[in-house]
Amino acid sequence: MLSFTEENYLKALVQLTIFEEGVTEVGVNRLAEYLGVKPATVSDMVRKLKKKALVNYERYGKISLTEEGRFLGMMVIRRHRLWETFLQQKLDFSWDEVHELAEDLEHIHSKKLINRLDAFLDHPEFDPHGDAIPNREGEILIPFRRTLNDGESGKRYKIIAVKDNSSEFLKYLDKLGIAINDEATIINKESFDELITIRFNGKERVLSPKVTDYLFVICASCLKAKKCDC
Amino acid sequence: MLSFTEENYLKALVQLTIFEEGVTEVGVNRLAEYLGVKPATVSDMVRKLKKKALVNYERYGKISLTEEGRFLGMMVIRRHRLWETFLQQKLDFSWDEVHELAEDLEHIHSKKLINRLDAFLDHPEFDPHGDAIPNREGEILIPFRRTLNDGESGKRYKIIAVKDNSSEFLKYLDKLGIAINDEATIINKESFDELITIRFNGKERVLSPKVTDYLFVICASCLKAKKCDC
DNA sequence: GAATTTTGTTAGGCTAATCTAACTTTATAT
DNA sequence: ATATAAAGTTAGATTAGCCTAACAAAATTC
Repeated sequence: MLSFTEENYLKALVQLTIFEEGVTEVGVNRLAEYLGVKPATVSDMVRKLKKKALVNYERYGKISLTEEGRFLGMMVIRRHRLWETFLQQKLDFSWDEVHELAEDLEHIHSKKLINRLDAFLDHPEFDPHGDAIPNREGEILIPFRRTLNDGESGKRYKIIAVKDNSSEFLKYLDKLGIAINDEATIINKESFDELITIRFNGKERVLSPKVTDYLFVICASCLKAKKCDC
Repeated sequence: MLSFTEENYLKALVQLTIFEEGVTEVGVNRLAEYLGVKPATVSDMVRKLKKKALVNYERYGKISLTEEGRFLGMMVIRRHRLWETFLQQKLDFSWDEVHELAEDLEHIHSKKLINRLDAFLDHPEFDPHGDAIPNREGEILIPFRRTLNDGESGKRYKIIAVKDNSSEFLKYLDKLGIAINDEATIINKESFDELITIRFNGKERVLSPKVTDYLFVICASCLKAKKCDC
């Protein structure tokens, strides 16, 4: 059984290597910075995780997850995101309160508990931040999100998350009438000034990169197909 | 903020001093045995808890809880019992699976979380074992349970818990048609052979002390009044 | 009331996860 | 291609919670 701390290292490695596109390994310093500990501490812990066959690592080299390490890290994230969903949907916590509580709840290791919770919530696909919830095999079948900025003209996207949690940003979205789970079609992308025009709920809005770069989306057709072609 | 371990010491002290009738203090050896650690360990930890003003203690003396210690211990028990109730009522866990999971869940320290959970469960008074759930002030207003054996003839009692979790015992109760939350009236107590006759749900049953001594009850009238006169 | 048993304490060690400080290896840049 | 900077390692210390072994105090018993 893994300790609380070991699980946090695996979770961090998933975030830094798997959820970060194009990156499959990470250095000691980066991991230390991410976890808020000193490189010396990471150096020790990585040796320990290697002995448990959870990471690939050689002295002075880069760190990456093994199959087993990836699976266990994904399970921590699955638990985290399911608890966040529970807190929001059933206990009426707001969007920005759930993360901290889930940091503790994610370390409760009962497969049965988490699968029951999943069923109780009706097998949700996204947590309150719009992040996809890994399934019980530790996989995310849904295409990874991108920013609205990276979308293609003419395509329809579902807004599933925001990159910036500040109430300032959230209030501005409110003012624009944009909410998580809305679907919007990009009707124009102007490369010179980077303004993007979208249509959603019958409204049309011109958005600056200050907004589009902070909205995570998934293309609606891929979401339906559970497979990404774009 | 208290550690996981410190909380377990306070919880154990509540069980051993407050929930054990007539006892207000406990020795180092007893506490060590209860917690499954060595007396030397308890000796150290008690000194630490004293410095935090959570227990009363003098070298070679007995241990008791201060007001603050009692309150915090009660909060751990409140969280434990609310999570047990959640697991049984919402996630369909059985009666005997919930304890172990709640051992972990009880250490999540959010007042807001636990009060929301309480509301979500509609402010339950008993956990799945029939134990009363302390309120947010750390008090149990409901009279303490007794065994059916100690009941009085003619009085009506609610069966709220069993002392013996073995599936053998539970199956026998099933066979008798007795379930937790049933109410039963004692219609005869025979002191010679210790057999007790009860009436419940229109049925009558003669029970041996092997059963009555392992059924916890609360007198129905006191339960309504939330105050015990008997 | 002295001997024995029970109860509790102290000293010294262990492990996990952290740190600092000094050092080594690898990468970068002129 | 060597000097410097960046990245990573190692040694030694700390803290919490536990242990064992030896000892001390209190309670019990004859």
